[in-house]
Amino acid sequence: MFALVDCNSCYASCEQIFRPELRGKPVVVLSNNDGCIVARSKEAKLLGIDDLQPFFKIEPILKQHNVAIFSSNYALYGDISHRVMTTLKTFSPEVEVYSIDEMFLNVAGMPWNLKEYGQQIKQTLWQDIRMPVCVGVGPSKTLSKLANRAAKSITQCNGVCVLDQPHKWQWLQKRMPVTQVWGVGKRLAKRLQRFNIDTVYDLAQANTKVLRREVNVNLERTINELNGIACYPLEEQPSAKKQIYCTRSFGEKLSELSLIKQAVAVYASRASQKLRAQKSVVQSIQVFMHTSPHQDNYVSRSVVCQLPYPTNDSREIVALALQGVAAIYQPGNRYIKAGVGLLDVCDRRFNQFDLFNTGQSAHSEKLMQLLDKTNARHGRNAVFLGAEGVAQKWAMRQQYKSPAYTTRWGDLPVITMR
DNA sequence: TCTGGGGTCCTAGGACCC
DNA sequence: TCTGGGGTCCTAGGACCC
Repeated sequence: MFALVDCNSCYASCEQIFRPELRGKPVVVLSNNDGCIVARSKEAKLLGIDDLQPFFKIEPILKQHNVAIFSSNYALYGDISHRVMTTLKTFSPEVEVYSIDEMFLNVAGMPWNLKEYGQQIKQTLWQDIRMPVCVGVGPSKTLSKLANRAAKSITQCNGVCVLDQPHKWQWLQKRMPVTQVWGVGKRLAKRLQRFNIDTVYDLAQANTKVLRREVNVNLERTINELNGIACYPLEEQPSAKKQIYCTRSFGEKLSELSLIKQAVAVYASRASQKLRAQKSVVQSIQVFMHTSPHQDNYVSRSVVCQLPYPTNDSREIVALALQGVAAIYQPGNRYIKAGVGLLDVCDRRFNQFDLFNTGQSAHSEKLMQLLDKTNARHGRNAVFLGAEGVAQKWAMRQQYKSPAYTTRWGDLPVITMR
């Protein structure tokens, strides 16, 4: 049996931890660059504010209803997430951190009543961290995801839903549209309509062989999972990424090559850092940039560049990314976004040398280790490449950012005793 | 003044080569 | 009735997730 624990309106709840006066009030959190709504408290949802709406379009409505607005504060959310995950690990020896606000727990063979166990998890996280969560339990990951949705939307569940019998999950499946299934998006749902599949139940009862042939093997697995047959195992160790991207919108539109280069240097550097964190090397990278797709004369270009040998050295990756930028840059355009992708990522241990290239030097390996160690100890940007620039005029907008309450000495909350 | 996220993986289609 | 290949690389864009 799997339990999926999912934080309710995660980012909004994080903000409410240090602003308790905002509990029970409408709160929204914006994406990077204050672009879209990415988290809404229950009260904000009730005002009819949709997920991923552009902020500037609904700003007047938010102000009118006195909604508390926050820019994304990932230092805070990352730290709170870490606390939640640490607490959850005490509830099961086998867990998978699925996203910043979700964790799968293996609860097979637990001697306790699973409904009560779920309530205990929920209460502990509220008492220790003030994070509200919902718990879904089922014999497969897909069913535990479905159970979690029920726990969130059906009041009688009181935040915990256990699907341990076929009649229970079938009852739910008949009442849910197929888009509620993990891995089925808008597009696939439309394709499934051709097979007369509208509800989750229709999909669960569909012919696996036909859909495997018509769609793919993952859909066959999903169907089995919906019938209580686990096909996706718990992944305690996250598998290494095959591609690593770092992309950002700029705070303002950029035309000047030197500024775009600075931004791309930062993205390439950050991607390299992620690459080293998973102990991999890369031999080809992609650089892209584009203007606003919401305006006329949309321009988007990308290029793939090869490194001479597999490496994880920020200096080489950044230098190549900058060549890429120069190759696709066209003067006169006002770019809104750029990004760097590391494409053929592979394990450092399988790094192959050839006759003419000795590969990354031991000196370079050592320097990168030192760089990562220093930044881990003294903050992410304690040491960085000169190409990344200091002024960062293109940095994203974050007009409504809360303090880094838990990760910066100067931002520690102060409690006043009366 | 002007505003529209980010990450990963996959696929379609075209260019080019043999 | 009508029939002309297959592989690789590159780029753009889509699908799905959070």
